[in-house]
Amino acid sequence: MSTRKLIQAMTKKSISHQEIASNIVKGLNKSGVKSFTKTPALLSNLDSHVAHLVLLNPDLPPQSCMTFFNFLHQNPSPFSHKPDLRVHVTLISRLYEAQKFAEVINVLNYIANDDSLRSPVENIVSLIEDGTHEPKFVEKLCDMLFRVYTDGRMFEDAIGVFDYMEKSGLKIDERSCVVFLLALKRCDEMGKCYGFFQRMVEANVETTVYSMTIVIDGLCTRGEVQRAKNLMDLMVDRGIKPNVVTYNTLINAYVKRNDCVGVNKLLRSMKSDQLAYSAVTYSVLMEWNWKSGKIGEVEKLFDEMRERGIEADVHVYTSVISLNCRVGNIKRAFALFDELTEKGLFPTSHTYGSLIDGVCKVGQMEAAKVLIKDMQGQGFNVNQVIFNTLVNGFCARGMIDEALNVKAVMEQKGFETDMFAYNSIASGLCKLKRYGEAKGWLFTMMEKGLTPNVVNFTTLINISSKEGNLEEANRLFKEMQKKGVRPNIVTYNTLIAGYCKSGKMKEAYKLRGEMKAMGMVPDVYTYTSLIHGECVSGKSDEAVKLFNEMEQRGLKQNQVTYTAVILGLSKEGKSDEAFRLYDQMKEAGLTPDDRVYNSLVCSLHTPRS
DNA sequence: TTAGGGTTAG
Repeated sequence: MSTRKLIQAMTKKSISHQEIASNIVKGLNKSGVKSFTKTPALLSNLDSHVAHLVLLNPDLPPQSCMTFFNFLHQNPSPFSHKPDLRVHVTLISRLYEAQKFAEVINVLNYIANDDSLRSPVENIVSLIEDGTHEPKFVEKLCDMLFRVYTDGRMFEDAIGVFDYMEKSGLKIDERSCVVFLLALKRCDEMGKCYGFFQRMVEANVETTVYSMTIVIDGLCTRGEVQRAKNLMDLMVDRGIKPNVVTYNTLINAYVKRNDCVGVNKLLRSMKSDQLAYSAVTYSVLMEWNWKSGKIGEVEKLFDEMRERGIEADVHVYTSVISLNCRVGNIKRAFALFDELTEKGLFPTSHTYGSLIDGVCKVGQMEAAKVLIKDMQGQGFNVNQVIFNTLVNGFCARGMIDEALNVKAVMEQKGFETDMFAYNSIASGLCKLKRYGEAKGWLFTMMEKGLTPNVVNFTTLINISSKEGNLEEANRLFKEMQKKGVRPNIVTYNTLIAGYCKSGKMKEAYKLRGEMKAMGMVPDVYTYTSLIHGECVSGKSDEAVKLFNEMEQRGLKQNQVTYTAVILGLSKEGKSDEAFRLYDQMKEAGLTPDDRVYNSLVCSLHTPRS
């Protein structure tokens, strides 16, 4: 048919949809979408039904189907209707047959993101032409749609697909469920994440340890460690065994909570499951030993790991570097840094971050600058964490102006000042007894729309109690809980310290009871504050009782603890006991300061009270 | 091909 005749035929609308479609196909096969510019009349009868027939025509290759579809999307003006759902489904069928799965996903994205197209999966499936596909087509299509909704964070729609698949007896791929669980976890939707995992199990999805570990990790991150452990036990009964990753996740959670019993139980269980430690297990255990004050054990574990043939990766090196920095062993930290580069490993921004923090903590701000130069030379930009580390480094040494300079540079680089920086500035000012300014910075933070977290509240409580305003401290403590911010052990210790300093022991003990009821175990700080409080109140015998209680609980007294109790005993003329503890203090490798010596001397001519 | 460990504030 000549073009002229064709135009005549089409304008007369005397030919069928099928004929129009096949003419379009011919045009497309001859000169692609250019055929529409060459012969605009081809467009005049093109509606969704014709488009559907075009796409269904086997003479049009799948790639041309896609080109045609894209043309329809990009040039909506010539049509009265935009491509409807059936056009999309038809195209998907053609693309699927040709195994062009990435293109299928693209088309599904069009459907998912267009309010006029998005429909229950039943409707989509009902539009598939019967008998033209392999049996797995619907299953695979649902799976892809499930993933598209997941990637677009359209969780309810994704669940809709899951429901349909379960109802229709379609096999659900665990890997897609894993992606869904991860997406929920990343969006902090742990309630839904846990619920979905339960549904997976009920729907008999072939659940593996992967899915279980994702949920366990999510629960741990949200602080629901017991629930995480219960889930693990429950799944063991159902035949899903935890692996080393599951154990690492849970052990890490117990380490973070200082739960000695929990850690040891899991280590025993890991042993009876005959699971060998991985590099991650060693990292977690090193942190655990450091927290328990066993610094020597850290390097022992590091050696043991390598003796067992487990290569130390950059994460392990960063851990050991960080732990050494935290005890002020900068020399060792730098030696490890050299070792890792000699091994051909590349330091990360975290490695630099821990070293920079280490040198800041010992006041070597110049060394920090050198490290930053080096880091930049390695192609790392100074990130927010590093900026915050510097701000904190200066604040901790009372160099507020220098800290504010860093803050200005940070903002110039496009970083917003965050809660870390605000808190560092506030606590730096608090140490300088500039309480009003300290509070002012935290108020500014809130005015900027940042929601104060547990650390910010704790800092505010600390400032108030340093000012001697315990009512305000207590008010803040109540306010934070009202706002859903859960106090942690540091918050309790801060408030307890405040009460103890002003001799309000009844309130202090009440808080200790409260924190215990919340499942927190009083630590060295809690006891030291209480000991100090009893001494201030002239009850050194009570202080000694607490001191002994620490030993029973496996808590190691530090320099501050000894100083408090020795000063308290001396003040009451109990010089024998004071001297005994002084000896004990030196045996523990701690250095008594001038206040201790002076008080001991005074104790000799103070009558026993 | 999907899960775990490493840097900052009280």
